[in-house]
Amino acid sequence: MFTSTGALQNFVRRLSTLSPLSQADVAALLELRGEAAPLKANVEIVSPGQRFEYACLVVSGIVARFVQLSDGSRQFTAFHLPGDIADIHRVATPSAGSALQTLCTSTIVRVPAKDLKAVALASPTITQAFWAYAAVDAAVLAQWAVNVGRRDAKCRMAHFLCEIGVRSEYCGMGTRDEFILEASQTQIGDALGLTSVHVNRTHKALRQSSVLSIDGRIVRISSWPSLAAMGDFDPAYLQLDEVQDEAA
Amino acid sequence: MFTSTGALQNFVRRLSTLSPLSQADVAALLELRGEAAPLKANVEIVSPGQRFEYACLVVSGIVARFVQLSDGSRQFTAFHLPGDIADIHRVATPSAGSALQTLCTSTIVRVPAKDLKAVALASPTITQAFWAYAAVDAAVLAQWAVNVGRRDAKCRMAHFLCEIGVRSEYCGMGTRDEFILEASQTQIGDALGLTSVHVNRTHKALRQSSVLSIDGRIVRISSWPSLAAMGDFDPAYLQLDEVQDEAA
DNA sequence: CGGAGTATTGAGGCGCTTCAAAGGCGGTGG
DNA sequence: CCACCGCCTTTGAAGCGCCTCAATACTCCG
Repeated sequence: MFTSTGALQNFVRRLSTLSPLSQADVAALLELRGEAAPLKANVEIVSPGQRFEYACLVVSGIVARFVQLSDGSRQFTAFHLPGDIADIHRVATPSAGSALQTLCTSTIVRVPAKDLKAVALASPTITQAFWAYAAVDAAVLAQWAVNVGRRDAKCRMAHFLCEIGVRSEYCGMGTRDEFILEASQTQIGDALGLTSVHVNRTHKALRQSSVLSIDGRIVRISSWPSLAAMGDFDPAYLQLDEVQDEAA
Repeated sequence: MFTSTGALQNFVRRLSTLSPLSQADVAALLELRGEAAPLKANVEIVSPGQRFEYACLVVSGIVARFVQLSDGSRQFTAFHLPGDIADIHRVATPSAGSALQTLCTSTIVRVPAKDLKAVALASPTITQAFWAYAAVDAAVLAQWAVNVGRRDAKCRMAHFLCEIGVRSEYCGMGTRDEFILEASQTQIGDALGLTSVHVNRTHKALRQSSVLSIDGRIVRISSWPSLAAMGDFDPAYLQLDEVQDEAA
């Protein structure tokens, strides 16, 4: 979908909507380079405890953050779409409590940690923008916790699909009611705290209440209002609302 | 337990273990002042959507972050103990997606947002320390999500009690195996994604497997290793380990 | 002394899990 | 090119963990 520079531009545009950046800031950020890497599905990019040498800019596909439990089960704590940097928080605290993996065939750019630190160090406004970006990430995580803690499977799935829809639309990969979700039912289950079997049944139930149809990896939401109501979804926490036009 | 200056000192000490601070930084941070407020239990301190005018420094008691769902149920996403600033992330993004309330009789200090912003703006190292602090908060939240998503009630409770124990010990309010948890079973349930009834039964089960005893609000853990194993608890994510001496 | 919030316990039901099996689809190698 | 293999989806059956409803007792506080 994106070239690696396209993903970087998207990332910088996102930053600038969260926190004011000077032209020099933007220029410095767009200077960032890294090694592009095409990866297969289910490849571990960062392992827990690993040193912070590269940050992961998603160019295509999905990169997920997760925690693995000692019994082998895993819980995804974030899905990162193209234009996201999955582990920018490590600029502040290099410790990697959670790991990173691809969900599907993806390409990422490994941005050297020292370049990211240098660019943050050189400009307080960039540091603040990075922090704001990480803070939104944490807000999304909080919703994730609420979802898993307090909603039943149908509402959970509804909320999840709404979030992915809105975010897919934001990064230009479809619309909120028609997008591609490149994840298996097992992976979705690990995001929602459900088994793959129950994800399947939940999908079926949603199809039968005809709020959406799922054809392979393509999600078509026929009634966005119904789905949003079902999932108690309010996109405010994503902080995607275009601040007024740049022309303003 | 703390005076308000004591809580602030604790906060600053915590910051300095996460990110290097100059003596001037520390001095500037210790200059921060605010209005102390003693509050009853279950008082809402920050409502969702509220403007960011004051940050909340916990002096005594527990302040919890939560999200309220439209059906009235709530999910706590963080417990803040004395010495914590509960909403420092709002320095980066003022939007309040989640709300804040006391769990028990507590006293907080309302630190003016503009002072916090000013002190961050004046020193890049302070900004970085704030960010690091917020990042650890997010790491704790990730564990919270894992807990709720992938563990059964017993393991969930075990992990939760281990976390609170270690954090209570860190802020000087007991030891990790003997501390006070000033929260009702309903509140604990809202943290763990359980009903109060099931919290009660889980407590009973844990008492009967004699890994701990609960007497009112006092938790006594008789076998820390058992409880930690049961909850798959590794305190690394809290990042409380004293970093090596600054002399290094 | 009365009232509100909390802890405790029982009975019954539902949602999700576990176990199991079959079919579809894509990728790979002979 | 096709046969095969692994992963994914789908569906059924049975069981259990947690919830809901409900009742009682306790504690704290005014």
